[in-house]
Amino acid sequence: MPELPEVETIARGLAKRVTGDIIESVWIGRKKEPLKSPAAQIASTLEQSRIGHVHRMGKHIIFDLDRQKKESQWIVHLGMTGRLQVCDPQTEIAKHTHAILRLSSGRELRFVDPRRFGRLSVAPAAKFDAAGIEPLEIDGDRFIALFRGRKTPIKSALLNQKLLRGVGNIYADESLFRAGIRPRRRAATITRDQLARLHAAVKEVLKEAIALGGSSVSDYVNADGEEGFFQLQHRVYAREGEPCLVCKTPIERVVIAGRSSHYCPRCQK
DNA sequence: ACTATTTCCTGGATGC
DNA sequence: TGCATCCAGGAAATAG
Repeated sequence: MPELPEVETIARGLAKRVTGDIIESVWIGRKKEPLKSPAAQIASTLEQSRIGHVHRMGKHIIFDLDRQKKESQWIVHLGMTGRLQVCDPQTEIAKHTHAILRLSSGRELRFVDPRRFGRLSVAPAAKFDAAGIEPLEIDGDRFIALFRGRKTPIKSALLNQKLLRGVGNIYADESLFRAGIRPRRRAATITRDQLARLHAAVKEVLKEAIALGGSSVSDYVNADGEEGFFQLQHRVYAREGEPCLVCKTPIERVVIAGRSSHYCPRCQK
């Protein structure tokens, strides 16, 4: 389930491998769910374009493209199970492959996504702008202001991509644990000091996770097919019933906004 | 304007 | 062994 650290890791890996390459031709599958722009529009935008900067915005991967001075962007959201693989054309085509870009270097860039929650789209020039603010760039006052007056549980607010972009279920739970805040706490009832602590926790967790190449749970791998290691640092996520690493109290799991939320009932208030 | 709930999708795990 | 059922969750759609 790629969140900000996994998407950052993948984008960095892809940047190393495909920057400067030219997309010679494109195949797009017939399943409609993965396409946010019409297939013909995606194909015509990508074909004969040179791949420039590859970067992350929230949970999106952005490929800056140019073709005869005309600029555009290819935007990829990996959803739950999406993968972008760079491989030789002879490599067997994986089940659930939805797009194949043939590159001038002789390799292919393939989009594979069994669950089809991922999305592909294109935008003219540098037009794509995800909602929300980057959690690693926002300053303390703006972070605190995001939650002012919100009655929703803090966990839901952290998952809301229109506020902060890039935080998903794992990093929301891990950040709340480090900040000592229960996931069900109403955002508006959290003091400025606690929010400042949460801000620090979010940044710390995301930076540590990026440094370890993300969390490999289910089937996440980076652009080189390697697993990340941050799952070994999880303190609450998927640890229901196991002892808190700080106080030994069993970790509890509740459902908030349809998502599993894990917390220590003693360390988090 | 907010907030809460439902829906989409498949593979792996679980239960009988 | 086989078959049904449940669960994972990001974000859009829907309902309140």
